[in-house]
Amino acid sequence: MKALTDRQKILLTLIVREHTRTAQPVGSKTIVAQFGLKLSSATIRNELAAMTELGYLRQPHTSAGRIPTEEGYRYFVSNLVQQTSLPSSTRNTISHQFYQSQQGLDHWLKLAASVLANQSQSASIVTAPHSQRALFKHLELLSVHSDRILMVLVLVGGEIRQRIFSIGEALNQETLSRQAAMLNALCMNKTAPFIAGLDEQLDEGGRRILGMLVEEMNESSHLVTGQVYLDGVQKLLTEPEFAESENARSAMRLFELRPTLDDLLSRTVLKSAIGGVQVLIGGEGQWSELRDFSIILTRYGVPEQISGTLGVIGPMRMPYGHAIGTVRFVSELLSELVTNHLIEE
Amino acid sequence: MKALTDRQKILLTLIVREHTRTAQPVGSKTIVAQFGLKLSSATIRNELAAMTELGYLRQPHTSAGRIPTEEGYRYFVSNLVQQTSLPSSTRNTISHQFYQSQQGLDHWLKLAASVLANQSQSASIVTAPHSQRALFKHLELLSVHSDRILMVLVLVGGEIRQRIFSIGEALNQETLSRQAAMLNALCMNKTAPFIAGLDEQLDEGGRRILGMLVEEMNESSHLVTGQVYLDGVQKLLTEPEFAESENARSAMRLFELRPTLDDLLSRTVLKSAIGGVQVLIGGEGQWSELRDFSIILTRYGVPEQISGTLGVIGPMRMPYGHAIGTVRFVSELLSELVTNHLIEE
DNA sequence: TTTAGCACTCTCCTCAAGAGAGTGCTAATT
DNA sequence: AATTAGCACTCTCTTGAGGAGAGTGCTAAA
Repeated sequence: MKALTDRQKILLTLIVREHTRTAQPVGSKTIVAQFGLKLSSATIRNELAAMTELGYLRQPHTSAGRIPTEEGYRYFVSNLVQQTSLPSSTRNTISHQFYQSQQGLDHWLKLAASVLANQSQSASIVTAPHSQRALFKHLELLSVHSDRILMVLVLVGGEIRQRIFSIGEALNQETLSRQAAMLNALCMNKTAPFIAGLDEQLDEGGRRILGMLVEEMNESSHLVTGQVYLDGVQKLLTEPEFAESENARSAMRLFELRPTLDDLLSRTVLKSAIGGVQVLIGGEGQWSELRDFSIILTRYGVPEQISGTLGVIGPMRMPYGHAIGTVRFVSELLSELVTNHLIEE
Repeated sequence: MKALTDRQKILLTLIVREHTRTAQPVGSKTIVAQFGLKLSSATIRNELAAMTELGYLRQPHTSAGRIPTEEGYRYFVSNLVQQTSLPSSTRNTISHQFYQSQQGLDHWLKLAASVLANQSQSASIVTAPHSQRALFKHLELLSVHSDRILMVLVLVGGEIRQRIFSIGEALNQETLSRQAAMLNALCMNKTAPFIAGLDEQLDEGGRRILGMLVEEMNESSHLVTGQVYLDGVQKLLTEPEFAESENARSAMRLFELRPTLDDLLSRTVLKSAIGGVQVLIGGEGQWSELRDFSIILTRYGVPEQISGTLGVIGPMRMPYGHAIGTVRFVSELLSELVTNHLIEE
């Protein structure tokens, strides 16, 4: 990342600010006029040419103003952005909404997605938190239909998983209940590997059930199995850069956002720690569907125990300072709620 | 609904067919040329003028051909459409996909939505089946955090509902298990009203829990509580009528489809019986968001016991015969699966 | 190092002209 | 009485030319 002079830094900041506001390329005259610099437009032009050379700016066509490149945004976010936090009145209002709602996790996550989307005026994503190491809490086995068994598994932390399976032979409810009672006694607060080790103590039928149980527990410790709440995707359509291009294409891309995000979440986010905010600009070369978007992500939850992901998705020219502040605030709020209400003591 | 002469019926059929194919207004010459009628275009023009007068056709502008009105489509669907069924090879392929997949209900429903979307080349909707009268099967109560209780309720048929609540006082796990055991013994195969009547036999804490239980059971007997699978919505964007109009608006409307459909399902579908196919054209005056769409819906499941809804959503000029056949076929398939695999004997 | 000046490039808007498609009406034909 | 040929008319859509506007790069002067 090539160094910029102080004056160039100021110019980059101004261009980002202006372009974020207007969605238009920014010309040398505009810069002088808007910000009252003590320089002529010709000087600015020279600087702009240099910064274009460095790869931080580009021109949509030869006689247009400049817009930041991905590289330009990246420099801006790393070195120049000023994080703004929400006004405390807004923060209070939002907190209230969460604490008033007694409707449980599902509702909180929806609310979080909605708050993020509204505050940032763009799309938002929130994934349900899940245990990082799945700990067994309770198992229920129910006979559903001849040889089909419904397994309901509750993990420490309150996560519930269900599965219907068959072990080939019909078992009556009594047998199943006995099996469940035994497993409940053996597995309390245990992890999947430990439970897998109980194998030897069981008979044939018990092993089959144990296999399913272990499979289910492992699955839940992988990623994005739970609900994913997406909100405000249609807000992206109001952005001029997407309204411009050919109709179908741009909107189609929004519908393809979902699978791309799932992929992105499962690959990127696990690495980061709770609290750290990641900014992904223009798909970072990896996700071509996100070429025109920027994504701000963070994890929330309780370190080492339970965590989920949340963030906002907007056009590259999003107001980064504000978006980062919002994401951080909502994630702290959710972390607090999750800590207070879902964790075992 | 005004009567049409036989010749007018033929003309309406031809216009619908041609307009479905080309998405363009159909003119008098086109009709003669395409279908080799033994009439001149002038005669056709006279007929078209008459049918326009009757309200079955309209002109986008004075010198354009005709397209069917909502009324026209309605007449066509009620009197003229020929239901086509899928070729048996296709039917077999699809059946196979379902029967091969041992992955359970969730997967079937996704598959159904995907099949509907692909076959009809438009959007599809499938709702999870739910019990029409909720029957208690099993209850589990778990202490999650000081005074918070996790309730897991299993209904006859395998439906699972969960809820976290507090009854104000802290209860230990032992107490909860005793309560659950008692309720399990009392409530097996019973309905919500019966269970509500047990009230008097319980102490204070038991009543609170019973209240929650009854609430949850009633909730599940209302509509659209479960998952709703939407597929192929982006396919609608490729339709010329939506690609044409201003960019943002038309795509935005697709994002607003979801809540509208929820509303529509909860209001319309309950009335109909399993097997009957409903065709809603142009929102039927009630749902302005659906003004340009037609929806073909049916219920599937087991009469009186468990049922869900499925259908396709396409532009008004969708191939009705084919769409109705597809919807009917998939619904029969799902009904069969649900019957075989989820119902208690 | 900065600035004024200028030729040049590219986009976007507007407007007019013309092609094309289809209509409705009238008068003639079957 | 029903059908048809003929024709003037209307409306949309495409194309291309012209001009305004915005912004640039370069040169030469301050």
